[in-house]
Amino acid sequence: MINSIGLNRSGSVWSGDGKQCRNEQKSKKEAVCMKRSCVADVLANDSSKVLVKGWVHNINCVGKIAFVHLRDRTGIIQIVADESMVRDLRLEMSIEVTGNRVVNGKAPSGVEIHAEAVRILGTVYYDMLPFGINRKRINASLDTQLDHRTVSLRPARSRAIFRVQQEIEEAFRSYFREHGFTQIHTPKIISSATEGGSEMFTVDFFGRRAFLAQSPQFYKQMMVGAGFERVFEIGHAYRAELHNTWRHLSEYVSMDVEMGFIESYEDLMDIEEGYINYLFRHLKSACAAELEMFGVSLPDSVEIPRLPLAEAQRIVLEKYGRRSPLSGLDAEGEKLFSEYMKNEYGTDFVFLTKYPASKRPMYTMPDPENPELTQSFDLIYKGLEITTGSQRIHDYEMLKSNMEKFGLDPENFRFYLDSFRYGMPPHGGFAIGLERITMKLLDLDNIREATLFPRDIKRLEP
RNA sequence: GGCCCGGUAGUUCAGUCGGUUAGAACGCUAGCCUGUCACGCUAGAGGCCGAGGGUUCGAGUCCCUUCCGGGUCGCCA
Repeated sequence: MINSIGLNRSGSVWSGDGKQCRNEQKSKKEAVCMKRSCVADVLANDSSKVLVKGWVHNINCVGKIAFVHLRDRTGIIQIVADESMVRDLRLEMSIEVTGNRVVNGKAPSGVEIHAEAVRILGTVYYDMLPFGINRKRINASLDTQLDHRTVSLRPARSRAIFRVQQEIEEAFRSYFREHGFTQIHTPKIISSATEGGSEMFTVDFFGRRAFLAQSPQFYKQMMVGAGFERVFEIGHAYRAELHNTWRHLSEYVSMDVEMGFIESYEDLMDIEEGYINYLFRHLKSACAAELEMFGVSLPDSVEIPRLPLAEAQRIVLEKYGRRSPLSGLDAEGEKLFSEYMKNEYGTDFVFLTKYPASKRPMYTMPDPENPELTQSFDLIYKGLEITTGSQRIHDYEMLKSNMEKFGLDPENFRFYLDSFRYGMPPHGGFAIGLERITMKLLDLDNIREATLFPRDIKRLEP
C-alpha cells in the first residue's frame, strides 16, 4: 500500500496538503515503538511490519512509483514508495522507513518493503557527491577516494576488505595464543634506531630527540628473555622511507612474533606455515561472503617450499634473464619468481632463505656453514614479500662484536644489549605486514585500499 | 630522493599541425513516465584546461619553474 506523504526539510512527516493526518501520526508512533531490523534480517526472516534504518543508496522513480534502495551495514533492500514520499530524499541521507515486508520476484533481492512512512534522520549538505558509490565499482581514482574516505568506504565492497582484515588479525591472535604465545604491547616512541636510522621519523620528546618505532624488534626479543618465551604483538610500525609505491605505507600494522628456545630458524617457518593454514581455514568459514565478493578461493592446505635466495636468483636469471640485486630479488624479480613457483609447484607462497649477512640487520644469526649468509627468511606471497624473519644472535659477546662489525656503537644500544647478559635463550621471530597480506589475499592493486586512512610520503590527511 | 609518464566539468576521460564559442559518458537540476534494478524520454546547469612565468598576432596544445597524481629504482612488511 502506497500513501501520498511528503517530507519537509526537518524530516517530519506531513500529508500532501500540509495537514498532519491521523494515519501518519499512528505510523510514526509505531516507528518509535518498533525495534529496528537490519536489512539482512528483513531479507531472511518472515515478519510483516518492519522498521529499517540506513542510507539512501539509490533513488529511482518511474512515474508515481519510487524505488529507493536503502543500505545498512548488513545489506541493501528495496523500498517501494509513492514518488511524493521521497521527493526530499537525496543520495546518502540517513533515513528510517516503516512499512510492510513483501516477497516479490520483481524486487532485486526477492524481498522489498512497501513504505508507510519515511523519515530523514541525517540530512546531507552537498551540491554533488564527490563520486558515485551506487554502481558496481566506484568510478574514481584511488586518490580521489582516499580524499573522501567516509564516502568511499560506504559500498559493501570497500568495507568487506576491513572485515577480512579483522579476521586475519583475529586468526593471528587466536593461533599464536593457542601455541603458548603472550600478546604484548611495546613502546612506539623509542630512543634508538633498530636497524639503521635514516628511515625513522623523529619526535620531539620533551626536548629530547626520539623516534617512532620502525619495528618492535628489540622489545619483543627482550620479552623472550624476560621469561615470556613466546610473544606476539599487533601494532603500528613507522617508516620514513622516501618511496611512494603500491606496496608501501609510512604507517602500517605489523603482526610480530618472537619465539624462544628454538632449534633453528626452520621452527619459525614451521609455525608461520601453520598460521597460514589456520588463517585460510578460519577465513573460509568467517569470511565466505567477502571472499566470494572478491572472487577469491583459498586452498584447503598450503605447503610452502623453502629454498635459498641464491637459488631463486639463479632461477630468475636463467628462466627470465633478469639479474637480481645482491640483497634479494627486486619487485619484478619477486613477481617473476612467484610466477615460476606457481607454474612449477602450484603454490602462491615461497620461503626464501639465507639472505646475505651484509643485507640483514646486525642481530641476525649468521649461517654456521657460511658466515656470509644468515639464518633468515622472507615469505613471498603472490609476488610480494609479506614477511621477514630470522634466528637472532642470543649470545651477548657475539651480538656486541656484530654491532661493531656493522659500525655501530654498542653504547647506543645499552638497554637492549644488557638484556642479553642474563641467559638469553636461542630465539628468533618474524613479522607479517597486515595490509600487505590483506591486499594480496583479496588481489587488491594498492596497499592503500587495505588501509582506512593511509599515510604515505604525500598523504597526512584525512 | 633519482628517472619515466600524466594533471581538461562533480567523476572518468577525448581534444588532430598552435587558430572561431573546449567535447563525451556518467552524475546533477527541472519536466514527463505505475515495476525500476546501468530504467527510459525531453530540456538545462556545470570549465581561470593544477598554479605561476615565458615564446607567439594567437597557447588546453610549445618552453621553464612549482605543486599534485601514476609507474619505477634503491630500501622495505
